[in-house]
Amino acid sequence: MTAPRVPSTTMDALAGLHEGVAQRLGADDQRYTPLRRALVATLAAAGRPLTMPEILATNPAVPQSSAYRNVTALIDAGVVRRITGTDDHGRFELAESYSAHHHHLVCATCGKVDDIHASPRLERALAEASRAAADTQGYEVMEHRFDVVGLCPDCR
Amino acid sequence: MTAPRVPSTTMDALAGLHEGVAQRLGADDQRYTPLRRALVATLAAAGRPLTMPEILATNPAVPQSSAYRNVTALIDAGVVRRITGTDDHGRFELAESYSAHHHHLVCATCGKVDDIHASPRLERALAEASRAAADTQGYEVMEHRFDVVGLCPDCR
DNA sequence: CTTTCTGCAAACGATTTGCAGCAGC
DNA sequence: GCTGCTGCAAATCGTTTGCAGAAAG
Repeated sequence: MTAPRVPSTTMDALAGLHEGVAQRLGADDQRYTPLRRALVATLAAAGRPLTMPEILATNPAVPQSSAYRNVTALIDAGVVRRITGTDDHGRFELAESYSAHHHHLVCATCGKVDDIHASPRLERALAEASRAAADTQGYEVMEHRFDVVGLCPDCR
Repeated sequence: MTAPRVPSTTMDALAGLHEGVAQRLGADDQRYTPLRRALVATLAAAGRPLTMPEILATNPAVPQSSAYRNVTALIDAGVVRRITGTDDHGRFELAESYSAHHHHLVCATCGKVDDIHASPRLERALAEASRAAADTQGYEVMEHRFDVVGLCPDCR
């Protein structure tokens, strides 16, 4: 038997992703159109949060308003998440249900954002600290964010 | 001798704050005008990050554009810091040189932000994790942010 | 056929800026 | 008097929305 040229894990993961997204959208009477598929694929391939200009550069034929409208639809469906870095551009990434819990490394100069993954030990400390702080001030914890701000290799 | 009615620490801290800000501005050929003084006092009194509408509500006679222009001047001087919560409103607080290192409790519904202070132990863990992540990806650490997102007492 | 999606162009809201006069050093 | 500050009104920029036709179930 011949080994496949393309890593099967990559394609399987992408197929599974699309399937899950289609299902989630369908549950909300939303269609998984080619454009939405392209947006999800773009975000999955990037592996880091993308700005709207970056998304549009990857999909040059797509009008801005359609990109915004469909990213918003994906956000409403819980597939995509919008985050804010240091600059005024919103950044978009797959929701944690479709990726994994992680944090961000943000460049103070150019605004670029990379993903980072914390150790289970740190995650436990963050969760515990979140609960303690929230309890003190009467909040109910939903999630936490840990961002490291610094200079990226290009801006150093 | 009669004890003062107003806690002296409060007034002393405010006086020291104004003095420091005046100096920092002066070093940049900037004047510490009554409006700038009012903005700094507003932020110091709030003890949590304020939106522009909140700042304007506290200083009703001040035109929006002047408030924005002067908050920007204070940011350029390193006196004020702009942060982003969950909504689209920017939020402003005194820079850490004029307050203390702290983190934020953000309401997912109304966007309100409260300050929280982490234990020295957690801070050490955050600093260490920051360095480790930054090293791996070639960044140079400048600061870190830890936000707890949840529901505030009013929105629960 | 009904509902959702698309592209376009116009609207929106937070923030910024050009300008002319006023105020501090 | 030079330089920086003010208020106003207009501009900017990311993002959202109304509309009429195309497409999917």
